[in-house]
Amino acid sequence: MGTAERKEREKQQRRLNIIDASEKVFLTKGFDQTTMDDIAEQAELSKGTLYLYFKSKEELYAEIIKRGEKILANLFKKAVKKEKNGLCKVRGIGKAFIKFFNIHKEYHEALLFGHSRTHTTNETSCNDCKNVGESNQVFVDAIEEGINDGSIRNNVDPLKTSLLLWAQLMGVMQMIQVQGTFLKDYYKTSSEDLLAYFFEYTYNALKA
Amino acid sequence: MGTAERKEREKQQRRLNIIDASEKVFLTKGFDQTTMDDIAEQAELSKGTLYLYFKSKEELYAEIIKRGEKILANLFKKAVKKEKNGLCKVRGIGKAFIKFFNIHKEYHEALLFGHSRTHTTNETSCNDCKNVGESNQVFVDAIEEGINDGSIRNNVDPLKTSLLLWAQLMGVMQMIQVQGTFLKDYYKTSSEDLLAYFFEYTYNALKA
DNA sequence: TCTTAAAATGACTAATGGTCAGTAAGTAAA
DNA sequence: TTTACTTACTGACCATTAGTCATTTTAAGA
Repeated sequence: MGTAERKEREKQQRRLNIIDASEKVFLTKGFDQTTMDDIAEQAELSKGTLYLYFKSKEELYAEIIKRGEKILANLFKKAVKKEKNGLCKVRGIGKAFIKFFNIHKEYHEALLFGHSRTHTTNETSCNDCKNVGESNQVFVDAIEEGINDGSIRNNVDPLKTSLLLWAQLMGVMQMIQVQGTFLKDYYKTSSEDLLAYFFEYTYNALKA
Repeated sequence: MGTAERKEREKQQRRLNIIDASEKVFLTKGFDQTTMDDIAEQAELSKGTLYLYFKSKEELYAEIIKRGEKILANLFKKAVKKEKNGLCKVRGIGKAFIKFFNIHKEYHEALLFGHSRTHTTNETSCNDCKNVGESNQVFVDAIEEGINDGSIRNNVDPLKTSLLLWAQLMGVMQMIQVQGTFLKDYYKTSSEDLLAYFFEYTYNALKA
């Protein structure tokens, strides 16, 4: 009979409900300021129940990061469709990245500092990074296309370049996030200036 | 009489002792795993006393970050002296950065994630960043020298480039730190490969 | 020796991540 | 319907730890 299957479905649904609830709280209050009691209240469950579905606060947070990465991967896929050649696609991915953080400001912390909070180790990290892997593939494809269509210089390594650009973009976003107003006050450089300069710099570094 | 002065000196000395003690603990156990009781024990003082000298755990940690930045700034100054032209000096700074993290592994967390932990705000951040400002000046000088001696292309903005390279290097180090073995397993790219590629990429992007 | 101010203490509080013995709800067989 | 059993859930409780504050210790100066 289908009882077991229904039970399984309900279990998965509850799991999703908990993730939804935690997302709401994490993205408004941030990781540190969110308590498991907050999440339990939001999910209309007791705290104990949360621990039947997730091993720890970190594991729950990792789900939120995964969601963000998923959204990002989809934005990337959409972004590359609009562009005419490989180099423009790479720039399009960068723009999509910025746009993502402008629209989903709440994800800033989750994606920039998330992995340092959840300190994923070994086995788990592999799963957690599937979505990053997905985004990365879009990146790699764009670079390869650029090399083939002649818009990107032919002596770049697509994989390493994609990893490098990803890391660099994260670094720049993080500097902006952490030092935001300080940049402006001390170096007279706005976040927008720095980002624009990053795009120009990268465009020059990659173009054929 | 000199009693007041001596007291003041002793107070400063105690302050330093506390920072020394916290450094020892923070750099071995990391921020999260370090308790104020650990630090108190290491400093041979009671926990209450720590709070006479520092407002919070974060404030104490900020001192450790400052030290790291100071060390780094000095390494940078030493590194540029050895190099013949501006472009080489920039590369020398990068190498010094890597060397720093290889020798002082413990500082990894402090400098890469420090500011996200201490979330310094407004007034305080200005002071905290003095040392970063110092390192950054070495960077800016090297770039300007490179433009003048013809080793770096003359259409880069020295200040923005220094900020950009700093952010990018942080991003790359962070990726290596967080994804370390994952990079190797999933992308077949070692940390050393990625760093070497970063240096090559940057060298090409800056050279005249 | 006595007075007094500064320095240091450590028991205490509050917050919070995580646990577990107990309860309720649901299911199936008698 | 009753009984036996399983699963899901609960919330009081525990352990840890950042931060506080009334009390005690120290030592300088009279």
